[in-house]
Amino acid sequence: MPPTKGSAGKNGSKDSGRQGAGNALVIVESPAKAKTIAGYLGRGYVVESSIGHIRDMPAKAAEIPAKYKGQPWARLGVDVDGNFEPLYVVNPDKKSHVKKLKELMADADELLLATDEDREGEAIAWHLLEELKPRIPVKRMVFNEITKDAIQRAARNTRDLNTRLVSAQETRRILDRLYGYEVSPVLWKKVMPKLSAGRVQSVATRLVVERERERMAFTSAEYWDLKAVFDATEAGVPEGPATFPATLVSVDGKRIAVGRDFTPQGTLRADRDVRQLDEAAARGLAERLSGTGFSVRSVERKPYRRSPYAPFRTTTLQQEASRKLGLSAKQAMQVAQRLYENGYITYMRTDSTTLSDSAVNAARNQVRRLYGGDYLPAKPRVYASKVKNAQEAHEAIRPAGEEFRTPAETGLSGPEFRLYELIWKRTVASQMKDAVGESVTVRIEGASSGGEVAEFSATGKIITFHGFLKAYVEGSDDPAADLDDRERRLPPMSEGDPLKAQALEAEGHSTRPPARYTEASLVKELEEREIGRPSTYAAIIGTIQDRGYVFKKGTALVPSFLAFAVVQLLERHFGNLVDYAFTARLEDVLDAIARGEAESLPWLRRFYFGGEDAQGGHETGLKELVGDHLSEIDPKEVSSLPLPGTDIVLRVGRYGPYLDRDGVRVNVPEDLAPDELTEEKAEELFAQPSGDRELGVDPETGRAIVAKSGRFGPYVTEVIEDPAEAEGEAKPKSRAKAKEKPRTSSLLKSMSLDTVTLEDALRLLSLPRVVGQLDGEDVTAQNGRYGPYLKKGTDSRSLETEEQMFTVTLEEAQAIFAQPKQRGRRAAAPPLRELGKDPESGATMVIKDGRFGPYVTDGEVNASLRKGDEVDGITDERAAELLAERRAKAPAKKKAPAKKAPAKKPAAKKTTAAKKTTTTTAKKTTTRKSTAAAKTGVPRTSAKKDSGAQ
DNA sequence: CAGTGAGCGAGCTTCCGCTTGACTT
Repeated sequence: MPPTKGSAGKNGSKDSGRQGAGNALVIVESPAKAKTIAGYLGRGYVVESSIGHIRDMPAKAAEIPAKYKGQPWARLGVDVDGNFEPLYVVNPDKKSHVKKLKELMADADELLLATDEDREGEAIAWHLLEELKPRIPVKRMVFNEITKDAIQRAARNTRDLNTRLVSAQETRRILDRLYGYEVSPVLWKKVMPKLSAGRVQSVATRLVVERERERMAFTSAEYWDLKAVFDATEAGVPEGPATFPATLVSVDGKRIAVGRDFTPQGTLRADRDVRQLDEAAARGLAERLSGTGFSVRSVERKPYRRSPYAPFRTTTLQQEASRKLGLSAKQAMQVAQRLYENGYITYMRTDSTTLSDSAVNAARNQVRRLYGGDYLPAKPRVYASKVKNAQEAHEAIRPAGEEFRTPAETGLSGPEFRLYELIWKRTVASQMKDAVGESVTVRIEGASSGGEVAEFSATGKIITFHGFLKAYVEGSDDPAADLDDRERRLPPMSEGDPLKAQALEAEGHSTRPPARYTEASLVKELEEREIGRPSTYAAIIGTIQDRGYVFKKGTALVPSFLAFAVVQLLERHFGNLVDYAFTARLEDVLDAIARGEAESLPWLRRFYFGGEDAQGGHETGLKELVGDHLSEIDPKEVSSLPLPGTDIVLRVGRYGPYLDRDGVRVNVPEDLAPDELTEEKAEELFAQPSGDRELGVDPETGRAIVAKSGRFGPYVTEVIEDPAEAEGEAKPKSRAKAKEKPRTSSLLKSMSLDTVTLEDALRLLSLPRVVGQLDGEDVTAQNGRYGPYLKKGTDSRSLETEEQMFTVTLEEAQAIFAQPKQRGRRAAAPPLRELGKDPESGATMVIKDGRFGPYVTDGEVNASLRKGDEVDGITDERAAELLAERRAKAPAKKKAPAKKAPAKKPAAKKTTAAKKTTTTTAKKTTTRKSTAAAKTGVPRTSAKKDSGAQ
């Protein structure tokens, strides 16, 4: 069933398909769309979907085909040493679907690529062509409207594939890959593993960080004015309210300062000729005005007219769903997806506000029926796209069908009903008449007892014809703002009318820092800056939260300190890449490529390898920035955020943010909003007890014993009085004593932080225990990183139990040391499973459990089980396959460097100079390899420039 | 960000855009 109403082709005999016996296979992007279109095309057509893109560059190592694994650029999936040719693989989750498409094609005598008519859609069509390799005629079918007529017309009027548009898409894709996969590893090295950078997410994060910086730099200013309530009865009011509120606007002709007259630093803007009232001045004036008579000085009337809002596109839908329904961007899209799939609305990922002719008719019919002809403009309204880089592959988001169902008629409920209602109202309202009314500004004057002339102002708005506002009123992000349909009535007044002040009060205000972004307002900002696409807005919000760059506090998006560090690094070292105009410039290039006025390759080369700048100098390319220039990025510096006016530095460490003052460190709660980290707050953090549990006092030393939770788990330690603090009471004694290190010890496995006792702690702190002497050396028992062990000089042996640390005797110790060192406890563990013989080595394969999870080994080669592999389910074949892959991946990992080493001086390991040497060596090797690869001309994708005529 | 002695499988993380199920809990 097609999801649209009134569309079924009962009498559509004329459409009964194509001539000839065979079928045409039509491929669109979305399954829901395929269903609809199948209904319109009828017999002779088989309509299937690609479900979006079907292939892409490999996302991770496991997706790289074996033959490319050795390539130096395989990690990127783009042959940067050659012609920036991307390596495409079918997405793992699309393999079966591509197979299905191939099977369908086998029964077809024609292929119609009916993907969306935009950059991505054109690329999907090209990828389909490349992957399906059809031997039947191929045509490109495009349409902007999903109606029976439009679809049938589109099927008859096909065109060829636009390879220039494909090239523009590919350029975009390659750039995003290079940016993401080259810059992210810089963050892993300099800040923290698993972080990410990208053209879109990094700018989104930067926006949130910059807003927070503004908030942090903000100083509030206080200003006062007067609020009056005037009584108009003396003026002989025949109708309307008798009283109305007004605000003081000037004194003796000089305007009173309001919020917008102040700078973010809390000072008056220099160019403003205004008077700032403080509390005393305001109160004094109020007093001097009490009892005085006022009169109307002027009445200014202006016509008011408001046009309806454009129909929804993705961003505006997300904003309104957030304001009115409290949905997150993701939730809004999920609900919309369900409405779309069930045929209630048109496609929800769009940047277009255009309505099809049939939709305009449907909306107008509904206006006439529900509101009457008075509300219907003579001509349909047309909404031009406000979005600059709109690709217009879809319509606006609107009720589906050629007749709209009213919300009640849908039978929907819950969020689906409410979202549909929103979309329906907005669409209908978009075809209604303007709202018309009148706005009035009244100025009121009075003289104070001190001779000052005070002027008040009151505004009113009346709507004489509500027009579209009757159907739909847009929400506002600012809860204090007046909505469009809000009326404010004033009594009718004319110049010279006497008024009495019923109340007169001084009112204090303070300027406020710019509000944080919400999901919806950030998405709006991104759209205005042409960053991101409708299909990704909700995902962007998800990504920056998942990475820990941003967290939500209510609806506000708050940047983490981590985000500050990452943005700081990017701004200082990759300034161009986080420039807000970067995407806009990219779009210009892509448009030029699509028009055939620019070429992709030179542009990518320049981006990656750099080039000559306007002054004939060298413009640094991305490769150098992440390579040779990498050492210029000081991890400590980029992760440091000095607290202004103090010697405190906030640092972002691997384990979260902490404060550092001359080496004294204290953790900062992860969810502390950066703008709340004032000097005061920092002092509080330094002063606060760190959540330690005091167990008591060591009777021998008199020191307090505390249990703490640390980086390696719970432990106990003793508190050594800081001599500096002790100075106050005791005399400055001999300070010669070097800083004494407190004894520490991890808790045993049987203990917990909550229950550990002083006795336990003292026993732990008695470690290491001297067991006795052997061979003239002390034998000690202690707890270490790998558990309890015995130590004798430089020799050591693990103990079996923690208890043995306290009980082991010298005789037992001697026996333990007599044994050879265990070759690793792991290795001693029996294999989890035993398999057959590996066909290649002939050795028995076993599955073992290692530090990194289960792995299969033949004694020589070890290969981790992949996601999806289960220990019990592994067959001999699978195990052999894993081993073979492992062998192929790293040929002679130890031999290779060993061979190269003699060529270069085997320098000391620790110095940075030595490090550089090795890097250079490695680089030379890769360069050599890649040249060889380029020469042999490894075939990648088929010659795409030839595919698709044009 | 508490400090510590072996000998061992390291390998992966990450981008943006286009689309939905198929999984598991």
